[in-house]
Amino acid sequence: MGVIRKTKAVEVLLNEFSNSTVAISAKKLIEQLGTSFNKTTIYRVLDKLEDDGVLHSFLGKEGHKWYAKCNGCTAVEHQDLHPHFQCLSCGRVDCLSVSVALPKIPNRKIEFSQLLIQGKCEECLVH
Amino acid sequence: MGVIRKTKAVEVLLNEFSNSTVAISAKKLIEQLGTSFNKTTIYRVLDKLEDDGVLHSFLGKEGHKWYAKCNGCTAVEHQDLHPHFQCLSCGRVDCLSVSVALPKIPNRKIEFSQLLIQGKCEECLVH
DNA sequence: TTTGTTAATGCAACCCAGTTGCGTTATCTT
DNA sequence: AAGATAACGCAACTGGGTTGCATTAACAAA
Repeated sequence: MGVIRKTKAVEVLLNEFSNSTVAISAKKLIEQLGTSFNKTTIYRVLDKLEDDGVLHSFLGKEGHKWYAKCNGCTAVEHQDLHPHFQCLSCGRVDCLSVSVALPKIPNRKIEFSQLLIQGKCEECLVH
Repeated sequence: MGVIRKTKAVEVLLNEFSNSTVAISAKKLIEQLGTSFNKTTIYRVLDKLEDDGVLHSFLGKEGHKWYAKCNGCTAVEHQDLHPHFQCLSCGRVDCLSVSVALPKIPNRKIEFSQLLIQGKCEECLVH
């Protein structure tokens, strides 16, 4: 697959993730851009950007899909094994650039892992 | 809340989790017990058993709800911070009785965390 | 710069895990 | 045995996400 054509939807969506490690839920993107683009289009563009290694996705605490910009991923392999932090006060989710020490598990082969940490972000701790 | 009456649905569901750390998805429970009990009942009983500290829940890779028996939890506080392992071949999910070393995150207060590890279980590695 | 190909889009209908409202049934209390 | 009410079944609903298909627009070739 992969993104082939530089369409307006691709451009606008890429712009949403322009320069931060903040994650955005598909739901929110549809709320924000739903008047300009059909939700089907948004879902499909996100899918493709993930296939291309431009974005990575994970599930928030409600099981809804979140996306964030990749760091060093390719279309062939996703390397975003970093944990994600979801603030329970403001809802903000971002990528943590730390590696997780997975526990040793005998007799099993680990292929993927996802760690979601929840709590209060710096902003919400202060106020 | 909490489970107050010992009904047949409660009895049967508790029996499903009787003596193992294997997790079962709500979906599968409905498939198995749906002829005997309404799905609404199953969802509600699971909810209450979780409130009571008898079961704990987490989300599988598709964002669907899984339940497993608690170990040392109370109605007041859930202590099941252990990771869960989901086999990508056979679908089996179980609780890992190891503690996870969370990464140090400055300026944030950690309240919850969930770690889902995916791969191949022992059974599926052999065959 | 026009033309042809086909990827991308919009729309409507759909899927399905989980929820809600409400009238009925069954458990527990007195 | 009788009354209170928790638990249940049913049907309708919710909402994130998907699918099929006809239309539109991006790109390549001429």
